[in-house]
Amino acid sequence: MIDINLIRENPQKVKEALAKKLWETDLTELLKWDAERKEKLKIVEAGKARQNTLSASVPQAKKNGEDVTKIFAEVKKISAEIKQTEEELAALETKIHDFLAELPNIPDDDLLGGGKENNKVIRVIGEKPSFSFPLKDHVELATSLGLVDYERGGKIAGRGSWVYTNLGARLEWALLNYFIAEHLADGYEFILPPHLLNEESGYVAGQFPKFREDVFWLDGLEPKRFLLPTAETALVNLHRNEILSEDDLPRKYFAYTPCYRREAGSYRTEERGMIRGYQFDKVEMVQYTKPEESDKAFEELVFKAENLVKKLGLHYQVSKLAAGDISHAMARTYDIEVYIPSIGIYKEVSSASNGRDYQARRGMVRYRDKESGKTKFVHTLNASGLATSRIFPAILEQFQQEDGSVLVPEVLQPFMGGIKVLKPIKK
RNA sequence: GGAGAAAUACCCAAGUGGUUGAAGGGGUCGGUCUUGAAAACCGAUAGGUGAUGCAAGUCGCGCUGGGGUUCAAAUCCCCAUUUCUCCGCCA
Repeated sequence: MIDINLIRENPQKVKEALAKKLWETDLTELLKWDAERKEKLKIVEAGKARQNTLSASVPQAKKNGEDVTKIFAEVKKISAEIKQTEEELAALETKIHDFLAELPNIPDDDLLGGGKENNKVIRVIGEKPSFSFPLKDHVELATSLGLVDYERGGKIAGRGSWVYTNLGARLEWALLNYFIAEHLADGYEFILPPHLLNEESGYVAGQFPKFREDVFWLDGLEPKRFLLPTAETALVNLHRNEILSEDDLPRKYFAYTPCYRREAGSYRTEERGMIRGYQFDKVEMVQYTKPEESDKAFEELVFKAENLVKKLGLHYQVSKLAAGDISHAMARTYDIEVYIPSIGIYKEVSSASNGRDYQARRGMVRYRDKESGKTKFVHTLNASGLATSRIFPAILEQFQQEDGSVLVPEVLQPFMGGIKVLKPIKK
């Protein structure tokens, strides 16, 4: 939610900022409603004030034995007079709210406008691996090593699903354990949230109302719930409608959940295997900070996410996203993208974003500023740390050997009972 | 899933139609006492948000949320949500 005061003060600037996000909007209607709202509000409040004063005089009048029916009539009259204005006011407020609820976050000033094509790689770490033998892609490797069963995934669930088997399941779990161990070491609090969330949570995170159809809704439960598309949705709602104490900030959380997404339908050849599915595993970090500290927190999250990839020994790059490519609720995003040799491109494994006060406004997540005693909105930030569904293929492909085996990254070995090499299974 | 009960300020809690922004206690803050602290005692403090104003202030909304009854609602009615208890079912 954008602060309506920003729009009141400088609608043109807001309009231009949103345009960078490829969001064309006309704010003149909104400002008109807003002005009308204020007029009607004054009328209604003045009426209520008179009603209240009159009503409050009743007990005293009764005590004095005065005739009270005149007061009753008068209050009733005022009430009838403001009734219509009250209804118009409510209608305006709904319109204003609904309009604001759909607007995306304002991107940071330093971002380029436009979409993906304007993303900038800001650093590349490691070398592109080169191979002196014919490359296998991750689907072939995962199958020959007995790590993933795509056929049976299709059989028991349908397209866009797979089954981790045997050492594949262990590799997946080792990744998650490695992530968890790192976050714990950094003092983040481990959260295991519910996967089925209510409508309000989706609204606060900024997914709704605009992208209500992008998540899976469940039947048979009232009110309806949806499967979380990322643990961020749960984590940024933890302190909804709360006023935190300044000493509580920053709050640093991480959660492991599967993520459920509908996008899997949009298959492309380069997205076969587990690059894009209906469900994938992800560890997500979320921070709540004071506004002046969110830039620092953002750097920390990028560093942490990046470090996880680096320690695995994978070749990757970091991109600063253009305004139009960052998600609806976010003001700034850096992607960490790991190299997938078989398709020769870099795929996102982590998206680190600063949402500033956009989600906090929606969820009324505030803190009390010690100095002024006033409440202020927190900033919320999130970063994957990490999603396994691209790391897993990257490990298989980048660390494959001529004999068809795959080297297990050193940092994962302790979580895999010391297994150093994944070897092809005999048929 | 069935049956009941409850939801009041930072916490506990009183309050069943009329000066209730809401008793009392705890807490917090300040003070007295004390070498210091504790205890005791004294005093202060009641959230949030909107309108208006340079400000002090004034006014609106607020007792889980939404609707209703009434001249007037924390109090009565309806709906929802959450929590608790009992029964059923179950990893």
